[in-house]
Amino acid sequence: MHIGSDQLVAALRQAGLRATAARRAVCEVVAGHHDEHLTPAGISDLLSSRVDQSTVYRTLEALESAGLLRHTHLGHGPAVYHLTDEPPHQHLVCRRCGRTIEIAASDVGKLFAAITGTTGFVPDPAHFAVSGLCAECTAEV
Amino acid sequence: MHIGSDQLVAALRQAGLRATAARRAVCEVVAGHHDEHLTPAGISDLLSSRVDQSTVYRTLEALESAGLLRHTHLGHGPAVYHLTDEPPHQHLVCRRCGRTIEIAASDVGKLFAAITGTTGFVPDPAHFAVSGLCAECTAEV
DNA sequence: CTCCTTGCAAAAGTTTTGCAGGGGC
DNA sequence: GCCCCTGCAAAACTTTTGCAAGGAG
Repeated sequence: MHIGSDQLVAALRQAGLRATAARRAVCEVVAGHHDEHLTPAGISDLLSSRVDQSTVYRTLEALESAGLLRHTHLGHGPAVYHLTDEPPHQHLVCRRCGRTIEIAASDVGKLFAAITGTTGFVPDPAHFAVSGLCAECTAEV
Repeated sequence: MHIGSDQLVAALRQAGLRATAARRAVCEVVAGHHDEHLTPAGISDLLSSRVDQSTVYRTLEALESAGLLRHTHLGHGPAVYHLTDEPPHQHLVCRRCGRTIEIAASDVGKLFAAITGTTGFVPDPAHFAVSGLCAECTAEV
């Protein structure tokens, strides 16, 4: 089973943050939608209690700096958040149909290790997606 | 020498687009700053004649769909444009200092070819940058 | 009781759109 | 002369910020 919202709240406390109603509610939503990529607006919609948008943003920021969440840019739209207990993965987004494919970070690890060897740059595979054309759209063009 | 603005204007015509003053001016700016990553706002600033921002955006869109320009997302800020006669490259952006490093697309080609082999997904290295930590910032942390 | 958090409102930053007039071909 | 293109204005969309009131510890 995945990490639960109670563990998230505990981690919040451990990070020196207060366990407020808003933060608890956000923790519940992200823990309850573990496998999805949620936008701040999407999280707002899923909240049972109304929480101001700025609070959602600030809460996500707090949870991210506490190391519980991270965000990824899949494209031109809003960023998406997911729990850090998911295995690291690289997102592939089709520029035509918008479909998102995830591949394990290990599948790109060697390539990125080579980049680090050459340039000293240490890539973070999760932060930005890779744009391209998925198999279906490639076939259709 | 790189492609000149007159060649861009000619390509515009060939694409069935009208060679207006605004488009000519944008062509001149991008041709004259060939090695830079220009944002729409940056292009506006460099224009000798005043052109409305919406026209700049529409012009960039037109030039892009004509295949003369392409845009890249380096991070959270505005997109950057450059001419398509530049060799394809992958941008590496440091999340700490913002420095941008370019590496030849061929350096990531093998990795991406492997992705295509496994998933059928054809990556477009240029569209999104890869986030990470540059050598200097890695050393400082 | 302290001060971290919240809601509200407004703004910032980037990009898009509707519309009527003007200019390219 | 046709209709593509432009400027203007406004809005859409995502995210950030200032401020005073409220709640956690």
